[in-house]
Amino acid sequence: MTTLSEVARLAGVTSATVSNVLRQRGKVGEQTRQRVLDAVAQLGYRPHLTARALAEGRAPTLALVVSSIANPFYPEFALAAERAARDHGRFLIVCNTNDDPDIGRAYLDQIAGTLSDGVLIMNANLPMDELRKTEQRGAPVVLCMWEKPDAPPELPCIAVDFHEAGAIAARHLLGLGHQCFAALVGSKKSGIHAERYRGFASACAQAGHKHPLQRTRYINDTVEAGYRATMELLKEHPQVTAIFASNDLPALGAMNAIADLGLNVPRDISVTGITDIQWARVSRPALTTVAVPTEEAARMSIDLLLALIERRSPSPVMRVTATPQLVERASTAAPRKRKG
Amino acid sequence: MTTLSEVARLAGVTSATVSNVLRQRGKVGEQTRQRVLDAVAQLGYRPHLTARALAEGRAPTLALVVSSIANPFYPEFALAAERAARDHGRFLIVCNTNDDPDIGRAYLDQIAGTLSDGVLIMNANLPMDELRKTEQRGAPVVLCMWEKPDAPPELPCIAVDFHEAGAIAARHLLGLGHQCFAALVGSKKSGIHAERYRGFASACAQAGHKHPLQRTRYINDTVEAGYRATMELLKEHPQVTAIFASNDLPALGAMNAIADLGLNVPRDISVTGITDIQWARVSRPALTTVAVPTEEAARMSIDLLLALIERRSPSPVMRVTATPQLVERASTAAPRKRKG
DNA sequence: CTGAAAGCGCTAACAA
DNA sequence: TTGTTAGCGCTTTCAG
Repeated sequence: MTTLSEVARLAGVTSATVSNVLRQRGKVGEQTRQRVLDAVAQLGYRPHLTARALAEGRAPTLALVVSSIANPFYPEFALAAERAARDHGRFLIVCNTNDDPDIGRAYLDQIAGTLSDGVLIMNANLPMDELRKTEQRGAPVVLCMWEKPDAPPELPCIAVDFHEAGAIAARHLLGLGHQCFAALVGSKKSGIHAERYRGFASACAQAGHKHPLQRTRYINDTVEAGYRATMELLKEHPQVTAIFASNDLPALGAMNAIADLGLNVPRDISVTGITDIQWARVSRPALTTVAVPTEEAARMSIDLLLALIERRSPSPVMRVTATPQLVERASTAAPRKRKG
Repeated sequence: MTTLSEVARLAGVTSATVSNVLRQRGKVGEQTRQRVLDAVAQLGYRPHLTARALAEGRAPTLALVVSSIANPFYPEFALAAERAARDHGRFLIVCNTNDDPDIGRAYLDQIAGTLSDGVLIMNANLPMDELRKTEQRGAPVVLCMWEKPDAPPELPCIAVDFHEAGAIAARHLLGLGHQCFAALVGSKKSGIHAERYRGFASACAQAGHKHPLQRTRYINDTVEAGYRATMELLKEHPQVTAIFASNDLPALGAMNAIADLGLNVPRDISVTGITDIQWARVSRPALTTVAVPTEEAARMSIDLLLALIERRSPSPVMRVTATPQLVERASTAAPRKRKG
């Protein structure tokens, strides 16, 4: 590793001057500047980011805490976030908690403020006061996908109107003429997907339909869980003509279950998801879903986090992304008359 | 941020002692140890990882360079790698190059050796000499998925026998009675998937079949490219009964194309992939593929990288993972007689 | 416009 | 067993 002072020696100046040249501080004569630049090139000098961070009192990394980067939604988010971070000269450390609060806590304790300047939290199953604690210790925190614009948390966040997303799905199904729904809600009743279901239910109610409470299943956010729940649901309620899933993974599972039951999507049963992950486009039939502005949310999250770090923004802020949009593909159609 | 010396002051000792206590160096009296520990707890002290890194002359982070974390294969790898890194007290910075060598180079120049102690390279389209350069600058590099155990590169690597993977797919198809193949090879002729195709072709040759060269397409590693290539291929060569794809994504695209042509997988045409990504299990029909030991490769990559960093291993080493395994699902079956 | 010097928070000899 | 003292490589006042 060539160091600043080696460059300085070669250029016949002091390291402070080299530093000034490199940081474009101006206040350096053109000739010295050139000499320094030559020395830098000749030695192949690269600034030592760790040393710089210590001296500046700020780290060049940001942490992204997710439950599992292997969940198909996160990579798209992470890609955009990393891109945005890089555009601002920052690097991204990914932290998988596997939904274990202890792991999340350990990550925060270790790196927040000591290795990373700030933290992005993506549904990582961490208690709010834990987050507030790390914020108070000086490392800004932003919640990347807050689901309820109506009830902002006491932490900075990027909110997506998932209530509306649910409602959009419902209105789409209603518009097609469906009347008998089943709902698959990812994660437990009070959990992160509850708002999507509420949006769905209230749009149904508005259209004069009673809530399909007895045809609702609270399940894990996986293909398998969607599959199993659909199997049960359709056995108990064969009159169902449309399935609302609060996320794409269970929706995909539902489609597989329906196929295995010898039924056809969308002829016999329509299925909708929320998010629009990559698989949604690839599956057969392609999944009709409500797309969430993932990239925008990622960029906004990074922007907000940086603003917080640089104290350009007051701490409790919420920024809302564009509204989710229906992506109509092949898994939904008008219900067909069936023997009842 | 509470610092070491604040803790020291409260405990009535010097910061060196606190450091010793925290690093379990022994050589500290039991009472002082307790006093120090109390002070640490009382102040909520957390070591400043950046400062520690600078003092120790080693960084706690490792860099994972991939072309895009959004490619469905990488997240599974990244998850396992991050897990392994964490088990060794290391953090993982993900770097997406978007297959742009300039971005990759920029990453290496910036963080290798200055922020990260070592680098994991995952098909990132970086020239070998670039990598050798960063290695020579003192930051070990490991290639995470070298495709040819026969021809080790001059850099440390974890090799997977993709030649055999291709052969396994071929033998499976051959065993089913197929004779007329088409092949979809991800990336250009000389590219990363060439070895898989060679394995496939040589297994065919061994079974007395001539290479299906005129029925081979070199395409991008995407669902869409697989779809388009299959459409063309089947129009030109309707007699094909099986498609070998060098990766799962094109295989999935092939299945969709076949369906859109009004044909059935596997009744009319069988399809095989390589890797066994998550989608392979979810697609309908579920994809028969040759599973690659992703987690093992990730763990081995981390282990090797750490060994290199700690100079426990000579630099040009290659370690080979377990052999890929056939995962027989629903996309392959015996060919059926068709009018010729 | 350039240099000298202090210090970021921690570790690691070496002394005491 | 504990303290003293140098740094790690860089940035940043503050003088010159």
